[in-house]
Amino acid sequence: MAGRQTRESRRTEMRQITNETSRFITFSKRKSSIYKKSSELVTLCGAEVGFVAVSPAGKPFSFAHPSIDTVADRFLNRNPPPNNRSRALVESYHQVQSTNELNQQHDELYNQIKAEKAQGKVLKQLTEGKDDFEWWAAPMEELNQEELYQMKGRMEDLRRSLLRSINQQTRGEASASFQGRNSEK
Amino acid sequence: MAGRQTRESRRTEMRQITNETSRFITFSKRKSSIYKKSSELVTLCGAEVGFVAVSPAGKPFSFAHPSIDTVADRFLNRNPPPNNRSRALVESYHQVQSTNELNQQHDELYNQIKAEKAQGKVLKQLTEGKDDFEWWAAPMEELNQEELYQMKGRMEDLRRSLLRSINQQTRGEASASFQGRNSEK
DNA sequence: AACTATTTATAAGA
DNA sequence: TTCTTATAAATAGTT
Repeated sequence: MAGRQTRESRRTEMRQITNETSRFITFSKRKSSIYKKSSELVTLCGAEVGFVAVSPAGKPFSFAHPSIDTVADRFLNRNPPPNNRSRALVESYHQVQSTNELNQQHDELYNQIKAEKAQGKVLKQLTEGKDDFEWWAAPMEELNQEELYQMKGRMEDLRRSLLRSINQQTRGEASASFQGRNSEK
Repeated sequence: MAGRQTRESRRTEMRQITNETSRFITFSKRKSSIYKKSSELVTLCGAEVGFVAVSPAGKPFSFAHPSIDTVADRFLNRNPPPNNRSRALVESYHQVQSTNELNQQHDELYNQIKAEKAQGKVLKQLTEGKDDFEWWAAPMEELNQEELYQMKGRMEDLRRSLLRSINQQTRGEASASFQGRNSEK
């Protein structure tokens, strides 16, 4: 009873999955795969990656490698040697060895933010923590390639500050409705 | 001459590829695959995705689906019905059918920005085009789940404005050093 | 850029 | 929901 291919070709048509349950399951599975592929891109190539997805239910998930902190650190150092960068990336990878860890670590972000939304002063803290340089208003003409990349880092820095402020708080609820939560092996 | 498996197991070790050429090639190939996977997530699940990668050479590449314009439009509509959202996403997908198109369309961004960096007033234009609501300084306590997501949209909007301003200009050089450019089948 | 031996990803099923 | 498994897709090394 196991050797029959009742399933036609298992080839998925490239259109939206009508069944809601199947759609959620597929989203969760494929999101995990993209997380994994992204982390492999980091490890194999020394690349930096960021990925964000909004589920069909409207929930945001995100993944970034190396850690946003690492990116922020490099952002502060105006002249990051390529070798240093690679090393930091490899170290970062070793912190999260399994795909499940990646999922848990980063998907927690949504619940954390959700639980934290009543806290306030998060973005306020960011703008005060930095100096008054209004990077978001700087004209492009003064941006060379290096600085262009730094601007990207600024955006990530914004997100980092959000995340850090949130982590200082107690994390409470965890009410994802279709979030596959695996136990660590 | 074709039937011998001189290559051991073709299994790739999960550590940085030492050979620079191989590393670049792998980055390009795998980046394309992640683009494709991301677009499939959009099509199959009605998800929204954004992906950014910095190559080992330090060049930024990005991919987003649906178009940032679509996200911006929904951002302006405070109450986007899920059905509408799905429809817009599917339409968006039909604009870019091949992975190669995705690559070309989005990887061009880097060169465009690079060519445009002498233009100026891009971010300036953004801040003026919007009203004076300082979304980046709004306290989190006033953000509900919907608005939290909108904040994400604001960031994407920033990038959209950048892109749009750039597109108004003539696009000149195209000097990606290791960008695999396939012809459309 | 195209090919191919294998490894991965994955849609259904159990 | 987690584990299998048949099949499709991705990919590293070549040509």
